[in-house]
Amino acid sequence: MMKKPIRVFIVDDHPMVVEGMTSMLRQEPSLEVAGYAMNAASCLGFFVSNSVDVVLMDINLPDRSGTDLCKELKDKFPGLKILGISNFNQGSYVREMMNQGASGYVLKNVSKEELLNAIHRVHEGKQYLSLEAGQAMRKESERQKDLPLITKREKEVLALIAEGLTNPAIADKLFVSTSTVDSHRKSLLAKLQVKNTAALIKFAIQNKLIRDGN
Amino acid sequence: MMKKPIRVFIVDDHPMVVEGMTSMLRQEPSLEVAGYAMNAASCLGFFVSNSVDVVLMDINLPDRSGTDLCKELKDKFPGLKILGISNFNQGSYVREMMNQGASGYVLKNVSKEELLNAIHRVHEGKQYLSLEAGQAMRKESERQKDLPLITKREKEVLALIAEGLTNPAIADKLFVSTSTVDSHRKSLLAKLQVKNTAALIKFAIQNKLIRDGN
DNA sequence: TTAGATCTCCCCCGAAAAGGGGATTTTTGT
DNA sequence: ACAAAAATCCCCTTTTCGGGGGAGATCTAA
Repeated sequence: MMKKPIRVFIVDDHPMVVEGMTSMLRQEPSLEVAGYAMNAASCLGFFVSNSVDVVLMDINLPDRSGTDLCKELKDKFPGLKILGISNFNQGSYVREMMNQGASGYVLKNVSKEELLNAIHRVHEGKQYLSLEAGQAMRKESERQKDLPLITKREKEVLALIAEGLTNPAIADKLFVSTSTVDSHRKSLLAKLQVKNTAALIKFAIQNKLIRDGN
Repeated sequence: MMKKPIRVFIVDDHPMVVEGMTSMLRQEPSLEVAGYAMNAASCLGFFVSNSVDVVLMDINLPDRSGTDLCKELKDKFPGLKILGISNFNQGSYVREMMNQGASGYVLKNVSKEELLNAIHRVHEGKQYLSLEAGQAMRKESERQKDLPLITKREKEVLALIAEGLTNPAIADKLFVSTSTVDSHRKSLLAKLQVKNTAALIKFAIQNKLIRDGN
């Protein structure tokens, strides 16, 4: 007796990816592509009257974030398995996606074999992280351990320093005295082991301690 | 009488992209996919005994840069048309590719229609730049115009400031007086329109005026 | 509840940076 | 050869930073 194929749904705004995935999966008898959506809205629309086993979902949708959509789908259909797919191999994305209920994560440069493997794994209720994604996650959590030193307040002060504000100006914004700001500033220099503002800002941007606006 | 189809060759190391492109183009009778390669070496191998009309080429190949390969192919087969394809929508990539003989550039998020259009255009000897690619190129050339103000010496000083060195320390490294360094520093603040070191460094990193080591 | 961390504030002092001005010598491009 | 730009140097003053120390208030997690 023939096993029922795994029903797969694709959510990605790149035509190339949709085509590529569909084409890769079409050849495989163990699963079938039930459809695809190029944005969150039409994805939700599909699920009003359909259901599938596994969703392949890009993190970067045009209308809302993939992690949002991920959470919503998991809330509505707890049995649904979601496999995150993205170009970016950044630990933070991976982690966020997994926290929102995704069962796995692969990069867009997956081979057909890896993709099929990942889908099957996820469908079986297991977890699948592509090698690179796992590495990125581990690397990031290491980094977090290396510099958990900065406090909330210090981060605020840091951001304002980067804006070019002086201690008195910062004190004004935060409704504290100049002395306090100066204390935070000194802690920052000490904790991050730099000896002046220039090195501080460079370090902060490199380690993404401040949003750099790019 | 049937027109001869345009022969297309794909060079990209992402299975998904190869699949996606092939799948998109297969449906189109006016052209045919002659083959594909996932690295520069096998691409060159193909061209030993085959020839095509248009090559769709990724900028980021595993074994060598796409621009390199582009140049080599154009040298050997001047009639060949090359269409660059990349995730990155950065003016510098686009420009470099075009300088090496590419006839066009599209992003990986192209629609099927745009891709077909681009291939036909390029095959006709015309040039094709996707909207985003063109914009990126223009934006970059504007940026170049906006800040060619900084001189060599100023850039050196800027880099040393970012290292955390003080004026006296910089003066020492550059074998000039502290006054000179101070002058350069002041010019930097004036030219970049910032009022202190913090903002200076932030601006410099954001605008890639200094190598930020990431 | 109690220790530890955080946030707050203050002192002193010297060093560095920022803002203003001006001036000379090289380099550079035309 | 000449003007423009760059690089060098100096003066002045005020403000901001950075290094050192100490200390009470509040929050937080064991």
